[in-house]
Amino acid sequence: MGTRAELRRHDIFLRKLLSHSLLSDEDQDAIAALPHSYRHLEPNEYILREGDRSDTCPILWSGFAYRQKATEEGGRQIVALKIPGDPMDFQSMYVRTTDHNLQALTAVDLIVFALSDFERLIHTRPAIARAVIVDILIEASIGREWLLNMGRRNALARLAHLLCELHYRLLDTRTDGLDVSDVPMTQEQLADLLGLTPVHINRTLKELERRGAIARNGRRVRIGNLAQLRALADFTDTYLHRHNHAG
Amino acid sequence: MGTRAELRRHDIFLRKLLSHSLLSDEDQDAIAALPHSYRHLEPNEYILREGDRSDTCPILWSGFAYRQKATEEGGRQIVALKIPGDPMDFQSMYVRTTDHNLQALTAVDLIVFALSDFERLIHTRPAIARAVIVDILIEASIGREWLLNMGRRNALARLAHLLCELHYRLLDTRTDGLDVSDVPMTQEQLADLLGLTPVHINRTLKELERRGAIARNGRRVRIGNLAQLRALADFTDTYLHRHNHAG
DNA sequence: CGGTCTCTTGACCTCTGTCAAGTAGAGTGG
DNA sequence: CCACTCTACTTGACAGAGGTCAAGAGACCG
Repeated sequence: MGTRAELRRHDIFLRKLLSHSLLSDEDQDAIAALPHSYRHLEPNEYILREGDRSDTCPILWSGFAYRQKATEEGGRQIVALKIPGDPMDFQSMYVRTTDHNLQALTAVDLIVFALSDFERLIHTRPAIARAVIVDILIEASIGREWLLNMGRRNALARLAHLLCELHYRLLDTRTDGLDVSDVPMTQEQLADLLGLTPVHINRTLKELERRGAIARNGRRVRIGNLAQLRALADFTDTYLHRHNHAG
Repeated sequence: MGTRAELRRHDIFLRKLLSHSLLSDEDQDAIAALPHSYRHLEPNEYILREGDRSDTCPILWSGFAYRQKATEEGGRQIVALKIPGDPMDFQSMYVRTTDHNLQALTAVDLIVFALSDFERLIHTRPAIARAVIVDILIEASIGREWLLNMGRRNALARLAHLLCELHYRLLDTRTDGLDVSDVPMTQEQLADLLGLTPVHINRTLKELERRGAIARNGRRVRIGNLAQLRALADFTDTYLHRHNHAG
């Protein structure tokens, strides 16, 4: 049942969906009323592996996670980054086998729905079905921007772009907006995100700091000057389709 | 009406959908019966521009097209490649503004549905709605593989990978299967596809030819040795989700 | 307080980009 | 059928961004 306590749990997921789709109170209650469980994972644990068949629909409730693929030779590439509130696997409702690995970046907590329950929800509530598709499409749009980033921007712009994206995506689900962007990634993970090497990430972070675009305190990285970072990255947020309402 | 002649027109689109989804005869007839028009475009003409709002649903009937984004500084990146049979823009049904450019690579012919007609079709025929989502998800999967390609493979493997992908995707809609893959792209377009420069594409093609993986005749490029090309590219076709039926 | 995992830094290397000039085809017009 | 032109392709010399290797310095953890 959609009790107040339940709603609180799903808050961040709802906020994510509402950032790009319109859902009635009934829709929101229906989501909150869906049976679910919780799951905690430590950093680097797998949520889903390439080739697997899943029967759950996990939502990221706290922490960061990512989609990842690797070449034969061991080159690893992070192909999507998920933040709190993000649904992690709608794909398994429609496609037989998983084509990538889904892995925890930090320690994470998941809300886990049964795939069959979520499918039933979609069939009875068209607005939710639509929100699911919009969410899928926005992830695809982010993927396209990443392709542009990897293909046509140098290390400095690439890193700056990622930090900008993170900043704006976090804004959309956090009500305590401000700036927040404490980057929780190791330099190796940043390298896997951007198709670079850890050593070069290190050099590039140093350069961003030298220019005053970011501030660092030990291992913590924070945005120092968003405007400058945006300029360095040639960043525009249209590809995030924020506030898409009534598409 | 779904006359035999109409069905013939839509054949390649249906074949594309059937390569990953199951559609009843009624579903197929419903698609063939949908009002539509045709449109011819010359190479490089725009089908849709970033920021536009579209009210049509174009299907690629002949020729090649692509999605493209550019940085401020003029760096251009092709972020998706569309071949005959591919739907080109389901996104406009769900999302307000277009986040990339859609452009003809060769001379192309399009089948054009009204967006509102296609939306109505989806609401009355769940199997078609499902096929649309599967199609969107497969494009996203291809995007992820491209990210891996750009981030973690060198020029030789990247180019080989693209050629392999093209080969298998063309197989799925052409009944006269064989090998076919006559690459219709200029070296500049290959460069924009792979995040490289035309000069380096030239060098890399030469190297692929030297190794016997491809054959060239003037400007025409053909696959010479698929097995070798696959080996060079570390290619597996799972990400294409061919024959996904009954997901 | 030893062990392990990151981060940092420097020296060196290489893949890919840049620049520039030349060649080859595909049309076009005479 | 032959210039003429355009565009694409080639090729070489050189430059530079980013990769590789290796060693040392901090952090964090039991």
